[in-house]
Amino acid sequence: MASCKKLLSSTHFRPLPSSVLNSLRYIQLDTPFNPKDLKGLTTDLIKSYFDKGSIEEARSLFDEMPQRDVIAWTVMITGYTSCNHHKRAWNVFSNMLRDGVKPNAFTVSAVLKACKSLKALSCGELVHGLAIKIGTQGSSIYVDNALMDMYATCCDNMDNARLVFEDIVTKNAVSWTTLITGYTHRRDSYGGLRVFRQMFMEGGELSPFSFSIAVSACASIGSSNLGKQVHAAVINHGFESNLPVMNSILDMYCRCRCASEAKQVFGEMTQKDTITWNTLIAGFQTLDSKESLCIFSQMVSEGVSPNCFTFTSVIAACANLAILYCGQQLHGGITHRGLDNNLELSNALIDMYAKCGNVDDSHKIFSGMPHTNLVSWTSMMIGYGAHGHGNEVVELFNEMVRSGIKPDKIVFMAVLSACSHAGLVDEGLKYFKLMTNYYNVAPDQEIYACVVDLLGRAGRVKEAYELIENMPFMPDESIWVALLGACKKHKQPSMGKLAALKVLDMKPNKAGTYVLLSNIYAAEGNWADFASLRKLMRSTISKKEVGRSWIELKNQVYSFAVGDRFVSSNEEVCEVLESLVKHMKQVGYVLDLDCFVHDLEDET
DNA sequence: TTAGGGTTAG
Repeated sequence: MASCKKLLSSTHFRPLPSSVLNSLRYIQLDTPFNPKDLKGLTTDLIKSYFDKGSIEEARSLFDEMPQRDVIAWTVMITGYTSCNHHKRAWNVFSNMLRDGVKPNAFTVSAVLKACKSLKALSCGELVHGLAIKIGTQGSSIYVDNALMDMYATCCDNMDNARLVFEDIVTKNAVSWTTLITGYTHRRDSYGGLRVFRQMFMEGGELSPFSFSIAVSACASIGSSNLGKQVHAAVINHGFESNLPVMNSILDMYCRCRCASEAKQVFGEMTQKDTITWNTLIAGFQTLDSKESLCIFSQMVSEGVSPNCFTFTSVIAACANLAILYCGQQLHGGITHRGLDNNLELSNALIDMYAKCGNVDDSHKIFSGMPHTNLVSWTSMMIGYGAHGHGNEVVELFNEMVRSGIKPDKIVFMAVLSACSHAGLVDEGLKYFKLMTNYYNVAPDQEIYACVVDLLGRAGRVKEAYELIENMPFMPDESIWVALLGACKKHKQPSMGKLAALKVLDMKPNKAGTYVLLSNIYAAEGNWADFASLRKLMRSTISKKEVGRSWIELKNQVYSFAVGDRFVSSNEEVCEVLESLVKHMKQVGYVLDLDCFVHDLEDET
């Protein structure tokens, strides 16, 4: 007769989870023990081991069970899926069937979760058949919802998930949420929102989960109008006090570029957590980087501890603003908190140092990373490319492929752009061919624009034009802009005229194109077209935004534009500039008058 | 013994 004492003396139970020890304290250890109770207790222990992540202990305990009932098998399946060992969960299920144990609704829903995670549609279909045979489908809402989730994840479309959903007699909140999520996860936000509306019309059970997903769907579409309607429904149904729902509303306003609404929601939120702050900081990083740094500072001063998400956003803000000193200070904070090893954060640091001009520091981060992913390599390549190190980019690409990472479109854009700027035309063309022929990455407008730029920048304007003519789709404005740039650089007025007219046809508001085209007319003495174009330009477009450059000096950012006159506070800068110009003239710099761009005001 | 949601990088 087994007793709890004997059970406790077994080597498998050291160390026992504290939760188990607590529960054992209430058991009479010296009383004879019923094997049935022992089975239940062992199953509880297996579950506790899985909760703790002690998979092997759970497994050996299960292996030694003399009799395993359906609950024990199901706990193993659930345990493995909860620890992301889905293949093992499936194997347990197969062994269970082989042992002749009949699954119940708990087993079926647990194994369907494993099928979903493995994206194993055929396994899921097999389980579906079994569920029908043993009569669990239609009698357990857990099974129905799990089936729907499996089909939504594993199928190419939502038809099967929808069929299961329609057959559920009493749909609960999870049924609705699972269906809405099925659509939104496959980027069909409108589909998800249609189900959300149907849920209202049919009087379905509302839950904060469905509101969060609906709000997130509005954000993906970028529709603040729809988002505001869902926001109103959130208030009407009393979900305004739910923190995750309000966090998703905050995110929606940021992603829909409604900065003032985001600020207002944030200000009115009575409860805030780290995610609330992170959402606002990440949102403002793209809307207004400087403001996102101010919000970060407010977060810290209010005693909220920043995490990897927070730092990734503020480091990206520093990259956008090219403020090295601030980025370095934040990097110190990251090291101090021991967040150095976070992959996404390291990727953001690579990008920040490169954009702030310190590509060597980017490489230090990159080479010190214990694990890298596609983004790490791409960030490093873009950094090197922007600094004119084309050969390093090509080397990195080859090294990345050797390490087993599959390149995507953005990597090829990085390689092509780097080759273009470094004059490695044939090398770039080789990668363009490899991209389609070997890596099965389909070239799109952006890739073609890179290749046109690659050829055009090197003076192979005719080849660039031939490439455009043979493109498998209609070239968009970016392609013609790339050709126009090449024509300007290599003085090809007739082709430049053609490219400029194409650009104006597609984007009539681009001031720079008018200026370039009118300069071409002026260069060939075609004053009639020059005058009419300038007239058209004045009536159709707004003033061209002036390009600016800036440097960071002693924790202060100095910004410059053509024609700036410096006031006395910038005397030092002025002196440096004058000496630079002097030096440039000494080494033979001559102003390129052909490229001189007439400002609108210059003509008046 | 079961299920569904919100924040990060190129």
